[in-house]
Amino acid sequence: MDNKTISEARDTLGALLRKPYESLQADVYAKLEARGFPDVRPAHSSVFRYIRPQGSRVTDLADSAQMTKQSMAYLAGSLKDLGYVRIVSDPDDKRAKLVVLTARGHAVWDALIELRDAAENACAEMIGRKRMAELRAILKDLGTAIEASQR
Amino acid sequence: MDNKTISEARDTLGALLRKPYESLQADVYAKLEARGFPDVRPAHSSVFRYIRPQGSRVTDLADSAQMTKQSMAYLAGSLKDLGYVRIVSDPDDKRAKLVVLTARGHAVWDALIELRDAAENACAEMIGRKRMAELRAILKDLGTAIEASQR
DNA sequence: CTAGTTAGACAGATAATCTGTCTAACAAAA
DNA sequence: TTTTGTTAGACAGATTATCTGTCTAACTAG
Repeated sequence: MDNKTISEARDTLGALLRKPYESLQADVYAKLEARGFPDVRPAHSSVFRYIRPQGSRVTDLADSAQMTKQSMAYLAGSLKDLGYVRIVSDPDDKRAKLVVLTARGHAVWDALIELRDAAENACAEMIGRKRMAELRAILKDLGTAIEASQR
Repeated sequence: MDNKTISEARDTLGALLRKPYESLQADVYAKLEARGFPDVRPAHSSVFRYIRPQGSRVTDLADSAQMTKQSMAYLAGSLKDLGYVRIVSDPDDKRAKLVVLTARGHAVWDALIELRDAAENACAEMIGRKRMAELRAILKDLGTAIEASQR
């Protein structure tokens, strides 16, 4: 057989992690589109993932999402243009802006949670609740260990 | 506590999958840079991951990587400019081009395998070989189940 | 031999990131 | 209180990585 590629017919850990992740994301965003939010894109998840109910500063969101404030400002700005957030001045610090979900933004937030839970449950059904619990436990361990090794 | 975010203090499956994946990737590409290949970027992995020793057509690479042939042509072209591949006419089909690794490209290919294996082994050390085997087994199951559910 | 399909090129657009510089506002220290 | 340093974000500009659409040359099948 002359079909050798970098994976050498073996499942790499990277591929094993990436495939379900991408499926999960594709599923959630396809269904979000079907629910009437076609303009919310995966990149926006950095905002929805970390935004707090009272609103969050661009800088804080950028820190959470591990990206530059310029990049986060771009994402927040695009969500503002699409009507999912308002950007208001922070009363506690006149330099700062708060990114705050609009009603439509809240609807997306709720939908994202619901769709994520549904997708995760579907996965759990597929492989069994017990194995899913085991998977989560190992992944959590691995994440913690990697984090520790980086410090 | 007023710290509620979309994750509601819970580890989402997406985050659990994403974090180790990104760490693995960052580690491999940082070390690749340290080895003298600073211009090979994660996006190029679509090429290195699927390219065959005899070379591969742009279209085939695009299919494997699940992207458009235009996008793959862009990546192949950028690797050509950087000296990691040559793009030669396919003798079997005058329309087609073969993307073929140069010596330098082969060096990257080898390094990627070595670094990937090292990174995976490091992970296995962290959580234990047995748990890593279990992780792989469950992820493989999950991947298969998701694939099946999509067809 | 003609009709349809495929491979890739070319043109153009957009999304999602980055770096660098600048100003206003805040915070801390003298 | 005034200066000095830091922080928040804005603005400008660049790059990377993707997309769609159209076109031509070459292959393939009827």
